[in-house]
Amino acid sequence: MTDFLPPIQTTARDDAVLKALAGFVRQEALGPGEKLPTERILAERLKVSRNTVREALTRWEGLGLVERRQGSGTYLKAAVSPDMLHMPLTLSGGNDFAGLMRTLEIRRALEAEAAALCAIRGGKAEIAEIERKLDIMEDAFRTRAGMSSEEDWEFHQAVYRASGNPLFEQIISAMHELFHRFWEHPLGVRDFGHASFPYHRTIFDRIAAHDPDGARAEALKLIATVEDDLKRGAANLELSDRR
Amino acid sequence: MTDFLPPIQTTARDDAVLKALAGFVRQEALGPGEKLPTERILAERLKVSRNTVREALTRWEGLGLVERRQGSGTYLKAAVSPDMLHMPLTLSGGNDFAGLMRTLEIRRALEAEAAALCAIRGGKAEIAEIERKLDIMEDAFRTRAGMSSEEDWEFHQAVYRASGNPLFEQIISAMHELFHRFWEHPLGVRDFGHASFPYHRTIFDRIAAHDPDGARAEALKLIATVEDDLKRGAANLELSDRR
DNA sequence: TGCAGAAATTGGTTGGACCATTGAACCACT
DNA sequence: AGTGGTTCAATGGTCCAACCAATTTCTGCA
Repeated sequence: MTDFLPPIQTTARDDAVLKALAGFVRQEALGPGEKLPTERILAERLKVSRNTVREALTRWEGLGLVERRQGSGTYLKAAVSPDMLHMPLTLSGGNDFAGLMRTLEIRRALEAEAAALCAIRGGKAEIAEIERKLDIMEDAFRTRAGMSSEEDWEFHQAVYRASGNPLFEQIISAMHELFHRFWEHPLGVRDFGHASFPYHRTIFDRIAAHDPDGARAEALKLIATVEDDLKRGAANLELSDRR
Repeated sequence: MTDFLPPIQTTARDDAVLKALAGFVRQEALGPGEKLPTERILAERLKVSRNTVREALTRWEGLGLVERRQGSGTYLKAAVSPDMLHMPLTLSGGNDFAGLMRTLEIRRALEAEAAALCAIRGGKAEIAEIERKLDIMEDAFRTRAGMSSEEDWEFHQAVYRASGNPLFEQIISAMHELFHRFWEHPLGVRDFGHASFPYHRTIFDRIAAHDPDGARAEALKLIATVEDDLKRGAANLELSDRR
């Protein structure tokens, strides 16, 4: 039988709006951070109601593609192309300690693989960039006598980028946001991340030596120290926590 | 200096609507497939405009939490709890060969880690369940003289479940959907997955022996064979493909 | 009883209005 | 020159009331 008779579209205005807008972004070669037309202009140009435009933009906002600032405008937050795949993950129960440990297990998996890929595919330029971030991080560590989560994060991002697979950065960045939202402040550990410090250089060494298995192993060790720190912090918290 | 002054929130109506709705779903113990109140009723009860309700529902729809059917109603599509974490991923250019290989690299990372965790934490019952799926799969393989993606997938899901971390199943399931949407039919490889067959049992053996590193290694081998198959299929396709 | 058509229900769209925030231009004062 | 306050237009956020389109339910006839 004719297996493929696509259902006719009598109403899918907002979807059409998104398609048109994706085309527009492509046409104008808009990149992240740039401002796109106001809702009123879009509504007028596309011959749809402003509400419909808003529904479409709400979708994109929910997908993290776009950011709306009242009184200012709507801005592109990520590259957008007509052939995107959306993979909305909703993770239930992530705001307690167990949830954090679960996300960390995901991160361990991705971190190890990214480091390994990096050792395989990393070119001279990428490796140099990683080393630069590493130097900055070690410098900050020495001057401030403590882990700096900002520089630390920069280092890891450089590794993800050098892996040649943008998905690593996308997924871990999303998790990183969640991580911070719940755990940046309440955690009572003072020297958080202190133990993980030396492994950054060992990871880099294995990557620079193009030794994927070694890089994978070192990355696993690094995450293990973070898990330990976290467990210690949770234990500290137990002593004073109510409820 | 005061390093942390979080921006205050003056307006967040639609977000408040979602929170209220999540609470309602919890209160009424609504599960997937059940119908939730009409937009008009929600607007009236929550004392907000129907437009605001619609924006909120549009968000949930985009996240795949809810399905709207015109003339019928709005239905829950997945379990929803007030403490969910949303992690929308948009993979640009995922419908070509390179995109598929990228998702496979993510899967390799998660598959290996899940197998390792499974070897550490898997109890008797979980391991028995995995073995059951493995037997079913091997049986299907013998009778049909070829890989059955359905039974294969069941086996892997059992491993993810036994890992003790639901995130593995959630993430890989989402990717699995994408995988199928684009590659189920067009791929011309006949014996797809044939080479990966023996590794299913070796993975299981390492898990049953509670050998995390061994399980990780076997899982890596399995994905490697899939990658090879895929590359071969892509090469075949090249011969007849235009554009 | 069975079923076709009417009526009610529900999400989708429209247009118009007003509010809250932002940012730029302008101005007064130091 | 620069600091701070005011005004004002632009922009996203919310609201309302009505109508459209798809679906479900009801009703009355055969």
